Amino acid sequence: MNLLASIRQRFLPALKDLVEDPAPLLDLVRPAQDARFGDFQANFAMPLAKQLGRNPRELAQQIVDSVDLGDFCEPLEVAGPGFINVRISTSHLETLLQQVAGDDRLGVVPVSSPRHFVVDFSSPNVAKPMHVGHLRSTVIGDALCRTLRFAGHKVTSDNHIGDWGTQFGMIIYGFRHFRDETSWQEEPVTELARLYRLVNQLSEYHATRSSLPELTRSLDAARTELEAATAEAEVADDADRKKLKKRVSAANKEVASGEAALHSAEAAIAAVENSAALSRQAADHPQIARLAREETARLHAGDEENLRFWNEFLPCCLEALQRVYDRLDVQFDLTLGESFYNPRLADVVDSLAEQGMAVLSDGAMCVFSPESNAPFIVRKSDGAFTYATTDLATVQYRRDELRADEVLYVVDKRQSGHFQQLFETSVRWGIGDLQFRHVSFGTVMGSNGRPYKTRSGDTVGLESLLDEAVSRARRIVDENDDRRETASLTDEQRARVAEIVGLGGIKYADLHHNRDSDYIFDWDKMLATTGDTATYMQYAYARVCGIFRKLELDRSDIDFSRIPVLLRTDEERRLGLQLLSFGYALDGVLAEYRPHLLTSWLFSTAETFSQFFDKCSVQKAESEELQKSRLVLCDLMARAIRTGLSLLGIDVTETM
RNA sequence: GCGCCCGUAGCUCAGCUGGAUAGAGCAACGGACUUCUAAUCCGUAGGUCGGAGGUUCGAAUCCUCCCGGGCGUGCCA
Repeated sequence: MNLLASIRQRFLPALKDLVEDPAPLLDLVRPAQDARFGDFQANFAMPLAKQLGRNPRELAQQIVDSVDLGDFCEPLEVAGPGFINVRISTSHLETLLQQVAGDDRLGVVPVSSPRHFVVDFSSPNVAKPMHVGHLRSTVIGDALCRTLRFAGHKVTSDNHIGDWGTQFGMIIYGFRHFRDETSWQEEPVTELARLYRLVNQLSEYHATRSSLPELTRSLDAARTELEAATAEAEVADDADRKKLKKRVSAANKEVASGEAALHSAEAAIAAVENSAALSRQAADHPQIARLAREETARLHAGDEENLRFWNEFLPCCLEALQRVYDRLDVQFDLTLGESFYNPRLADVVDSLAEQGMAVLSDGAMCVFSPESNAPFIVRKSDGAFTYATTDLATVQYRRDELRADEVLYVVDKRQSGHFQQLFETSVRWGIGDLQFRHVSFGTVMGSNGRPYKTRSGDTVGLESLLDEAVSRARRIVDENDDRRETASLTDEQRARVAEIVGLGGIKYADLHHNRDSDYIFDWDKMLATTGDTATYMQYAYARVCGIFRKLELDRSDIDFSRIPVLLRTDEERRLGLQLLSFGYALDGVLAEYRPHLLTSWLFSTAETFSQFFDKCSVQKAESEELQKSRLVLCDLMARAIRTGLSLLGIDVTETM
């Protein structure tokens, strides 16, 4: 049992006498927010006093008098309006540290009732190269899988790839008409990506051209409205002014977005028309969008040739994805894409129709929710199924075949509406006890506050992103090592460190934000040699390894559990206390699936260690006992960082 | 129109079901390397928590309104 849990346990009897359900009150026992308040603080006396109509300080004192914590705490103190401050006795901390010494789990015990989680993450469209947008889902999803497993749950990671959608029709169309045979033989994935982009560009070109008049018209309308609203606002009296001000600002926005839309449309058209080759292709394929959709439809209908193409394309696409996952060290237990569920979709719609949940509306089969008026479309008017249908089939499969208790969807927060409909429909459909959770996250932004793009406006490919992270890290590794009196790393070691630091930096930058917020992608920040970055933890790890190297000790040869721990200085005590809090950092992560609580624990741990490193020499410890004790702390610290980072999918290195 | 989200230090962000004097990192300024890796540590400075009300012993946190921004919203996924 961890320290916090045992303190709560001791408060339980006193609270039980006062209220029926002491659990919410016990949650108010927390690590102290300030060292002056001790190590832990109990905040329950105030709300409880209100509930009982009593004086909070007196109540706190009464509880303090009846609680038995003497064997491991200093005397409890009542402070302020009724806070109870708890300071663990140093000798108890020493005992606890000795108990967890040498333990990779730092005393964290697996959950008593494991659940089976299916974690749905990454989920790229296989026909397109992965881009920066897939990074968050992949990194957060992987971190959650690792953390859930560590906690003792059963986890099935599932990559729900898009391998059956519209984009395959586009590739098939491109393959038929625009294939470059040499490049297809030599670089199939690159060629498929090129075909996808080409067909997409030509389709967009035609669509944009035909939408141009409408864009111009609505921009004109917006400008007219802006003029009208502005004119009216000038002569309005106070009562109307506010309303009109709103109208003006809305009209302003409308004009701005109209102008932006027009400009980007013109740019898209120019991009094609400025190229002789593209213009010719566009002219030769005026119906390209429709024809590409028909290729998709033929594929779904079982057309032999299209299926053959699909079977030919898919392995190369998957191979390309696998390269990225291998490099990121992300593993999936299952990769069940849309195509896997295809045979089940018709039954899903039938079942919904039988239950009277799905009805025909404007030719489409829709599930209407009693609460919202937005339909959940499970079959389009052209007969094709949608991702709503696939997701419902997936829910059914995960319950019936995988026997999941809970499904986590690590998906962009912009899809929250879809998931709300999915979960609600599933419940009404009769999915039973299966729990759902949309683990949503914000958009990756560029420094301009817009979604992260290359200078030319393309999405950024994930592989080139990883390459850049590593090459930037390499420059930093070189600089640091060259600055030393004698460089300590070989060329090979530098390359390895750069890989670990570069990929760690990119992952950590993502994970250390609260996942809900959008975050600004910034190379300099994520690879900074100072501050709250993966590098800081990795460096702390390398330094602790350096201590053992210096003393010519092999950590694996030492039985740390037999060495008495002595916490003589503030730095040692703080480090010890910090190391004992790993468990509640993990509880925090899993309470709402927020990995940033683990990054912040790791940062505190590394920081506390750095202070210890600064003040408490191991090599020059005052006595042999003290040196051994410090080695225990060092070993625990190394395990803490290595284990904690590993739960985030981040590696460490012994030298850097 | 309807729905969801956001606004905290110059910048990037934490702040858990309301708790003590609102915290980090970066940037700025000043210190610390004959000493286990200075990719470090110590210190200083920096805030009307978008605004106004309300709920109460106590509000960045809960409620209402206002201002500003984002996203989603019937046949893309």
